[in-house]
Amino acid sequence: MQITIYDVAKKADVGIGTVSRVLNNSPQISPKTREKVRKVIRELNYQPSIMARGLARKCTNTVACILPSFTGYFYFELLNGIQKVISKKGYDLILYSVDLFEKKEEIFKRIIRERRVDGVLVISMTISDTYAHKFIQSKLPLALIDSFHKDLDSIIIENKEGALAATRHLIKLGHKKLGMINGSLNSVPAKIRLDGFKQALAESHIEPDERFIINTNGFSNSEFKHNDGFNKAAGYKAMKTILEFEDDCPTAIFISSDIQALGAIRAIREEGLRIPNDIAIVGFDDIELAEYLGLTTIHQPMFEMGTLAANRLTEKISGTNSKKLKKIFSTELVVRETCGAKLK
Amino acid sequence: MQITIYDVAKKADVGIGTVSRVLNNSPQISPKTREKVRKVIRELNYQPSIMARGLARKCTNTVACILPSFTGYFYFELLNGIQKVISKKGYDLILYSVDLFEKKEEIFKRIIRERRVDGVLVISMTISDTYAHKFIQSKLPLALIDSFHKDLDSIIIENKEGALAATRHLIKLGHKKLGMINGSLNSVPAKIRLDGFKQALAESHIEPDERFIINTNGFSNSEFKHNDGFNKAAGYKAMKTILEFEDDCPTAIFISSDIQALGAIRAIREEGLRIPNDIAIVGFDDIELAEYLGLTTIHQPMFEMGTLAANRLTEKISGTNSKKLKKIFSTELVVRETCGAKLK
DNA sequence: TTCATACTTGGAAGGGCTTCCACGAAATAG
DNA sequence: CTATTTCGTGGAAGCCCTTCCAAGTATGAA
Repeated sequence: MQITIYDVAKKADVGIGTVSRVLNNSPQISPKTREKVRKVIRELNYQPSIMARGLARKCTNTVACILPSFTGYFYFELLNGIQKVISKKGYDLILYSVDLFEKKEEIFKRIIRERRVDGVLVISMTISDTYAHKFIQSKLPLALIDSFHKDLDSIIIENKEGALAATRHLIKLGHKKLGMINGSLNSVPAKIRLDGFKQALAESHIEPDERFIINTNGFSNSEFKHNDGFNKAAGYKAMKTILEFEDDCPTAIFISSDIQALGAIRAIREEGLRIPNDIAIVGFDDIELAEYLGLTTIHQPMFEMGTLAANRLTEKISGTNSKKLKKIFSTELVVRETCGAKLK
Repeated sequence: MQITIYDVAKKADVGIGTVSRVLNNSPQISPKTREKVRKVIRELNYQPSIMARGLARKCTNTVACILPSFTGYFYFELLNGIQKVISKKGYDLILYSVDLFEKKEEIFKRIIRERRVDGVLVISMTISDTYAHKFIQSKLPLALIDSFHKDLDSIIIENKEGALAATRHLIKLGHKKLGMINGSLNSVPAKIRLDGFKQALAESHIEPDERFIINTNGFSNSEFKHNDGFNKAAGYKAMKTILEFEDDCPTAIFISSDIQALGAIRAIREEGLRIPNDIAIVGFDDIELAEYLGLTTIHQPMFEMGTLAANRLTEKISGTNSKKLKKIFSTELVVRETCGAKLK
């Protein structure tokens, strides 16, 4: 039924070992035999079974990519970079998207035990010491993107500096009453960006007003419990919450992701307020459409992060490069219209 | 090293067959034994190896998703729907993105022979009769999304009607000189949308002007050869090409995807022209940001298409449902600002 | 009590590959 | 021309499961 290595061996009149060696480009094969076997392989249209190979060789030519809730333009660009590298190097990519943060460890566990992948990319999620060491012990290469662990390859961005820059920028424009819309605090970047925001306020001796610091954990309905809150709907809802304070509203808001900013912008428009005149906004991510929205935001090189991570991971898998990586990508403030800087 | 079924069997003092049966919830196992084995499994923290299981059982609990160049917001929403269903049903998702259209068949071939997946989702790509039947022969369930083959499950959208509606809308607004920006004609939807466009012109006895019908095949540089042309850069370039005719330019352009429209809009702005006053635009897809751009476009229910396809595929895999599916999703014209209808 | 029937259970075979060991042939050295 | 090394090759064993068959045990009927 399935064409196997035995069929090839028989037809080429060689042993199965020889066929296997040809398949794997083993050097110790005479050119003549190699060509003979190759010819039969072509004739029979033979392709080795990944499963059997994986079982025998204990490797799979596959990497896993674990990311929070499979939405968000941010992950899209990242994935794009990853996929490019991965496929060029002959690996397949399995996607695991975790909706509930609690499910994360379940997936880690499964990945380690099932051994269906050779390496793992974890995006925007913390990993406990326990699991970090389980991965190390089991010799399963792992790289973190947009998250950090001291014993693992980590590719991070200067979330804190980004948030600082965004907030400082707003303060420099004269705003004294600032708010922040954030994702779920279960997300690492969300936490760090909050720190940056608060630090910038502290620098200028502005007391943070907790009423205007919204994170999606506070939203009780399940819609927001199941993801990291970095989405349009959460941004919309958060903004609505802030706008309820009416005249008491902040005049500037730092929003932890551009996609949330989209929702927030709509909420603001619905109230008949103008951006940046009534409320100034700075986002984070610099997704493709930020430019079209005139959204002032913090740029991060997502594609590059993806390619770097994927390259590093594959090197680790093949053993080409084993030293630990900690790469910090820096962010950059991109000034456009929504912050009001261009009005002056 | 790895804990196997043998370790469990030995420790639980039963045969390997029994352990296997417990794992697979075989009914013919006494409750006592079942519990005993379960306990050991938990103690040993045992997880079966996917590879070995796959080899023995010839199934993998994995589905493949093949899509053209892994860019484009369109695929993102689709993927989202697919992923939701797939993971709920306990399958993993492998992504194959084909950059060059010629590579498509290579991937088909690999998938069939490698047998690493139980089912396949093909997105926006034609499949030849040869391969369609290879899939059928090899009993590998396959569903097409945004593409059609008479012998396979197909989920399509009314591309022609959509293009017709878009073009008619522009004509109704008084435009007589129309252009179209399209993706690569290797892509099925691109071809059909072109038909729709031409048909709408014919209905109103407008002669199509081939100078203003741009598809990305015409672009010689490799950047556009390697994908379907449904991207921002291609839209930009196509628009620039049209704008070179200056006063002779069309007054309205139907753009085959919103993402291309983004690029086109920038090109138009760069020339100092206004939308819709100088050039009216209608897009296709209704991606998330279309709303924010005020882009008049053709809406298609991408998420639903994804979930339907995934559900159907998993049913096919499990044998629950074997009748052939042909589902046509209808499109809808969403009138916003870029067409100029609201000016009147 | 005895025989037939139904449950449980153990374990060999098999799935397709890699890899290691062994062996004969060819090449090199003495 | 023989002794030694190298090269090329065949095929068994092993990777970890599932599944089928055979056998053992319990149950019920006669």
